[in-house]
Amino acid sequence: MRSKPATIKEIAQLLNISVSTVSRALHDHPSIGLTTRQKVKKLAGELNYEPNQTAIFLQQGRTLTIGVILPELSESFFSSAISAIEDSAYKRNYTVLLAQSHDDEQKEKQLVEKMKNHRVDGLLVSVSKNTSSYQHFENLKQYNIPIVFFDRIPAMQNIHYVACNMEIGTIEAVSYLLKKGHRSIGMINGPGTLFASGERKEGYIKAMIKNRLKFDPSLIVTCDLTEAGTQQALNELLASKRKPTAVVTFNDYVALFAIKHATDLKLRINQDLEFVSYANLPLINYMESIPSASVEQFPYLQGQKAADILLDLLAQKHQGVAEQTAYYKIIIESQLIENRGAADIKGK
Amino acid sequence: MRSKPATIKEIAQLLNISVSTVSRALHDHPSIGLTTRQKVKKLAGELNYEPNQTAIFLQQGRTLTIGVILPELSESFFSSAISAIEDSAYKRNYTVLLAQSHDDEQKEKQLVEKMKNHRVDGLLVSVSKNTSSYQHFENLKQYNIPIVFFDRIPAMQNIHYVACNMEIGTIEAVSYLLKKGHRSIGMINGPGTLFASGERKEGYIKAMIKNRLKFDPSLIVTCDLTEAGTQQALNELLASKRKPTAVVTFNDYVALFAIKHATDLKLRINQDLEFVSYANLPLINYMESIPSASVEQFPYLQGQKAADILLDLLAQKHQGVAEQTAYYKIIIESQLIENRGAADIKGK
DNA sequence: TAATTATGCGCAAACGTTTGTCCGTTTTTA
DNA sequence: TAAAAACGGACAAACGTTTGCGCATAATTA
Repeated sequence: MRSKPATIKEIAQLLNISVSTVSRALHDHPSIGLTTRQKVKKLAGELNYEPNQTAIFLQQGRTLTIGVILPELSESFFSSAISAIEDSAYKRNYTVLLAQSHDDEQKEKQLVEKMKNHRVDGLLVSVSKNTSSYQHFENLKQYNIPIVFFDRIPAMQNIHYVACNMEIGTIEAVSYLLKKGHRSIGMINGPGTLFASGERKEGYIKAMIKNRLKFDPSLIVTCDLTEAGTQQALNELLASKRKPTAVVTFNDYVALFAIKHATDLKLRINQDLEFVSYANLPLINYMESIPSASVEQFPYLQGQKAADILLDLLAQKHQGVAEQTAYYKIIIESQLIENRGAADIKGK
Repeated sequence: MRSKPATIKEIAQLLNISVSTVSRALHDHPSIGLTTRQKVKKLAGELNYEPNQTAIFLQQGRTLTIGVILPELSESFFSSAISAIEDSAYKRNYTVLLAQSHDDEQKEKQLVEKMKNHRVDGLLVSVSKNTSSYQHFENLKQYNIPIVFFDRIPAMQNIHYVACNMEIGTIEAVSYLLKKGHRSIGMINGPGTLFASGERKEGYIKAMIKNRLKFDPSLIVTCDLTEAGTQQALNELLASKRKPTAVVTFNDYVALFAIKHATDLKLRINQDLEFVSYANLPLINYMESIPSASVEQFPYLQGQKAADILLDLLAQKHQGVAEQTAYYKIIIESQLIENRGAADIKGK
């Protein structure tokens, strides 16, 4: 019952050979004779020897570890992403060092420090909502630690990122509703300060233009994403002159608040008032009274792409490829997905 | 634009002092004079010096890292747990190395190996469904790496674990339905092979005894947790002689399948047929047509407890406390939570 | 058979830290 | 004022690996 893991040194001592020989034997180096090699491997097996990654790092200058900093691990969107990241990392023999910022800029900074301490080879980041300065990310460049951002991208120059463009999905969403016969379509958007709100609004407008319809600004209302705010926003829409028969909501949370409120108002979901949303929540598939369609943002795919890019960068770096001057900027197009199972008027 | 992070050595060279002095200065060791200390800290700041954790590990024999191996990161239950774990670890200056087994025994074994390579100080594990041999965990004991299991506990002796007991919650669930006036309560349970199924059945029976009622075995049917299986199970219950007016389902997925099916059968949810389930899914709060109550399993709490236990063990170990012979076995009692917002007959 | 090439292995440095020990000055104490 | 204590700092070993280099001995070549 040893208390410490076996080392290469001990093996060397026990076999009366040098540590370098042991090391080489374990790596099948050609300059080591067959018999020695076998002896070493046998003993290593018996001692349950495992190479000490930490020591290897010191030698090689890399940890085979990538850091991941996300706002909220329990959010379904991010947990899908982290799952993808872990899968990608595993395939390429990397390990994931995980941390969450809770949308706190100060904590995010500390986490970046910690990742530097641990000498992660690279970093995957979805930026905190409240981060205003990006100096902590800039610093990493001097450390030669590549970062790939995803989903929440900071306003920085010369960065790698993977993001999802909501515009296309929004155009699809609005067009979908138009095709179903709706002539007045409302939108409960997020705060104007959010980049994401802009994309949705743009998409809405472009869809109208594309379908040669007039854009009525009063049909887009903003809300603060709370339940109360959502109720108010829906009330506003329903009170408007061109009372909408369909609503596009900023995200699934807003959608569910709105659906609840609409139900309270005795409106039949997707009949009197049809809903389309953006997918944040899983298992929408399991229930009725859900939006009839959702704009999918592919969190798993985003995480996967981001991880693959980072791992590619690391592989290049390790092979001594010259500092890249080009930056990956991957845009995943959002896509409208009809929610089969939703109550539906099957309009055509 | 340095390509490598600054080291203590460089600082020493630049200042024409020894590395030990630099190290001590940075740690505010009393034997270093004020002026030298200040010079060192100043230069360290300018060079953006960050201690190399990896090197420190080699010295100190610990990585300040805990490994976490879970079946599925994207499962809401586990992502809540991992969020709690990260929070606890962060508070005590630890970092989380994360991996998922996808319920694959082989992969789980490899992950344990990898964690050993990285020399994590301790391990948090929720065991894969398909794991049959626990040798890879046993081996860790020889490495003196403490493990704390949670939620899914292996059948091993002498382990630390945190689990949630479903029995109490089930008793509460059945009693709750009885109090609401139901006289025939069905249960759609999981496969008999699952430990979790046993607990639920026990709870059901104890609730009947407690309320001095006769237990009718035909009211408990098992299913394979698929949608088709659930439908069949529900049909079975509804066809039974004592057609139940309420059903306890194995988990939220089963509940949602059953609710969908019941709706198709024109049954009014929680009126003609009342549902109680076990909480796996979030945002149940956002929708109607959900079980009127859920047995909560507190994933965040489980993760938190497990992490705290592990970190306590590590702290003890670091302070040289003798090998503990006692094992933490924490049982969290499940608890029935009424789902406000669910359609309800408000029976009394 | 002598010169050359392989073969098989050991030596030692290096990666970045921490820490026990030792040593030369300065300051205090008697 | 001489001896003792306190101060400030340097030396070197250690943590576990990898790897360039050198050096015997054995095998090949001419």
